[in-house]
Amino acid sequence: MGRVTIRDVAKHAEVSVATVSHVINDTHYVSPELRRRVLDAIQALDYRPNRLARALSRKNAPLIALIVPDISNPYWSCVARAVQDVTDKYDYSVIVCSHDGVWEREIRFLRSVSDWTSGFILHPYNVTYEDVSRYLETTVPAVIFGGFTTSGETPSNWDYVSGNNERGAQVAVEHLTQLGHQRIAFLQGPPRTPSGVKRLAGFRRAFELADLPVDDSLLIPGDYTKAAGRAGMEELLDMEKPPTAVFCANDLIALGALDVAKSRGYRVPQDLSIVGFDDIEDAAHASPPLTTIKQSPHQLGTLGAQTLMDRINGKTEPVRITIDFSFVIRESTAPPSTENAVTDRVSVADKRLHSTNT
Amino acid sequence: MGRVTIRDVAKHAEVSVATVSHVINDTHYVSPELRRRVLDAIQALDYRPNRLARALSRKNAPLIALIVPDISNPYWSCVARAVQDVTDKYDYSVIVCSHDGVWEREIRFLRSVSDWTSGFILHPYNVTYEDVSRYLETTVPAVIFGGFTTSGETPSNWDYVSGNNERGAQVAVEHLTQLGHQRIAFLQGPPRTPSGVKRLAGFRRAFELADLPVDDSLLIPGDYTKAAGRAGMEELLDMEKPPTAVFCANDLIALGALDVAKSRGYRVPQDLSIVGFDDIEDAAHASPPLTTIKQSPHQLGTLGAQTLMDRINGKTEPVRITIDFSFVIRESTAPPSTENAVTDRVSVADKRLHSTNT
DNA sequence: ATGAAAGCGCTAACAG
DNA sequence: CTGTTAGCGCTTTCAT
Repeated sequence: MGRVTIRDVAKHAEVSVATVSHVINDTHYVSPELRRRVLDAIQALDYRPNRLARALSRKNAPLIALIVPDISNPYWSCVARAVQDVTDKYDYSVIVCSHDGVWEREIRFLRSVSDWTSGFILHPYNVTYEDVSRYLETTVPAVIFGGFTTSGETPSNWDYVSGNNERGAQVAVEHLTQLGHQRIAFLQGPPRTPSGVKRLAGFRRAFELADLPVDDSLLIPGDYTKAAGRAGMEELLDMEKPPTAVFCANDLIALGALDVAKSRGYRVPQDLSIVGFDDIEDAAHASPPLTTIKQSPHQLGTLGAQTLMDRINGKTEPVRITIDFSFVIRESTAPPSTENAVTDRVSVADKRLHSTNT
Repeated sequence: MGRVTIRDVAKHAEVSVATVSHVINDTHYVSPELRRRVLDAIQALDYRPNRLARALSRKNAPLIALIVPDISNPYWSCVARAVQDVTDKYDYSVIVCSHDGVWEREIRFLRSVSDWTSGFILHPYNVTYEDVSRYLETTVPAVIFGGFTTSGETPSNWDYVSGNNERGAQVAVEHLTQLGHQRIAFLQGPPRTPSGVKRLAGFRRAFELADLPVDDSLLIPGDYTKAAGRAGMEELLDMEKPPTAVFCANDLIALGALDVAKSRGYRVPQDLSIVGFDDIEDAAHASPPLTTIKQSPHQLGTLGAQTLMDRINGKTEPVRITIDFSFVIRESTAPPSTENAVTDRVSVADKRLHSTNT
C-alpha cells in the first residue's frame, strides 16, 4: 500500500532527506559512510523515487510526446521505435499521439501535451506555424519533422530535422523522364501537407527542367496509405490513355498501386514503371522490388530524438538538420515499352524544337 | 515563463483556491455567481491545470503504459493505435514500451512504469507470473494480453484478454489435414513465449486428432517477423522432401515465407499451401491472399484498453475475456498436388490400419 | 457554501 | 558536509 518514500529511507539510514536526495541524484558530495548507509537503506526498503513528485519539483517530467498522423502506419511506427530506443537511454518515456490528420486533434495534442512533457516531436500536418505560435508557448523544447508548409517563419528556438522532399521527388521523376517516360502520373499524399506540397513541387520542377508539360489530370490526390494507392491506380488505369510510369508520394501508396497494377495484368516494369518514396522495409521485398527514394524513418527517429534529448539537456544551439536521401534503383522501373518509346521519342524531338525556338 | 497557476485564478476571481479547484473538478457545489467568476478568470488567463501536480496530489497520473515486444511490428502498432483511441476519450495518454523480447528490459519497464502510470497493458513475453509477483506490486491495475505461459496461477485482480491461440492453431492445421496434407511444417514464433507454446500445442493437437505423426524436423523456431519467415521457408525448401503445406505462427512469418516460396518458383497454393495467423491488413492483399486465423489486433487493443480504463475508474470485478477468432479461407491453401495426394492417400490408409490395430 | 491549511513526495536553497 | 525547510501546483479534509 503506502509506497516507501524518501523520508522512510532517511529514517532508516538515520540521515536527513536532503542527504538521501543528494546521494540519489549525485548532486552534492556525501561522505562515504553516510552514502553507504543510504544506499543500504534504499536497497533494504526497495525504494524507488516517485517520478511524479520528482517531476513536479523539478518542473520537468521524463516524458516526451511524439505527435504524428497515425502510429499504425509503418513509417511512423518505425520512427516511434527509433525514438523510444534513444529516449530509453535517458530514462525518458514517449507518449504517442495519433491525430489522424484531424486539425483539432493535432492542436489539442499540442496543447495538452506541452503541459506536462518536457518536449515533443511534431510532424506538422494540418497545423501551421501560425497555429503553433497562437496556441503554444514556443518555449517548450521541440523538434519539428519536415517543417511547416509556410517555411518562411518558424520558431527559431526549435530544432528542425527533415528529409529533402522536394529534391527527392525531383530526382525520382528525373529518373523516369531520363528513362524516356512522358506520361508520368503522380499519386500524391495529402496535397496540403508540408511533405505533400514539397513532393509536388519536386515533381513539377523535374518536368520543368526536362522541358515537359505536366498533365494535371495525372496528379491524383490521396493520403499516405495503401488503400489510397490502390484507389489512385484504379483511377489511372481506367483512363483512356493510362500513364507509362507513376511516381508515388510514398512507398505505401506505391505498394498499393503495385497490387492493382499486377492484378489488372500490367507487368511492372515492362508495361508500367512505379517509384516510391521512403524505402520502408517492405519496399525491398515487394515483387518487383521497388525503386524508391530512401529516406530512412529509423534514421529520422533516431536523429530527431537525439536532438530533442540534447536540447532538453541544455544544449542550447537550435539546429536544422537535413537528412540525405539516396535513390535506390531496384526493379520496378524501366524504359517505356518500345511502342510507347517510339512515340515518345518523336514527341521529345518535337518538344525540343519548340523550346529551342522560343 | 511562469505558467498561470490555480492561485492566480483564485486571485483574479477573488475566491479561494479551494473554490477554483471545486469548479474545475465539479467536486462540490459552488454558487452560480462564484462559479461564473472562476470560469471567467480561467478563460481570461488561459489557465490549464498542471497535470503533474494534479497527478501527484491525486496519486494517479492520466497515463498508462503499453508493454509489447516491438511497436514497429504492424500487429502491435495496430494494437497501440486502438489503445490510444480509447484512452483518448478519457484524457489518458499512453506510453509505449518496446522491449524486443529482452527479459531485463521487459522487467525494467514493468517496474519503472508501474511507478507512475495508473495502469498498464502487458503482453507477457519472457516474463513469467513468478517474475511479476516478485518484482511488482500487483495492486496496479493491469490487463494482460494472452496470459502467462504457466496459466496455473495468475494475479486474480488483473484482467485478461486473449485470443484462443491453441484452438486457432488447431483449426488452421485441421484445415490443412482435411485438405489432404500430411507433411505440414510449422514456422513457429518464439517457442517459449506464451503464444508460442499455445500455438504449438494447437498444432500438435490437430495432428493427434487426425491421428497423424508429427515430424519434429518440420517444426522451425523463429520469431514473429517477415525475416524469420523467409529464413524458415528457405530452410524448408532446402530439405530433401519439402512439406506440402506450412502453417505459420503469424501473418508476418507467412508473408515472408510466401515471398521466398514464390521467388523459388513454387506456385502457391498449387505446389505449397500456406496459412497464417492474425489477419493483419496486408494478409488480404498478398498474392495470393492469405488464408489465416483472424484475430483482430484492433479489437484486442480496443477491448484491452476499455477494460483497463474501466478498472482504473473503479469497476471492480476482474474479468477474463477470450476473443473469438474466425477462420478466413482465402487463396493460399489447396489440396496437395495430385502426385503427392496419391502418396498421401496410401499413407493415410496405412496409418489408419495401424491405428485401428493398436 | 466557502476558505484555510495540511499534505502528496521530492528538490534545492540556505543555515549550521 | 549535513540537515531544516520552503516550496512545486493541486486536492481535500475540516472548520467557519
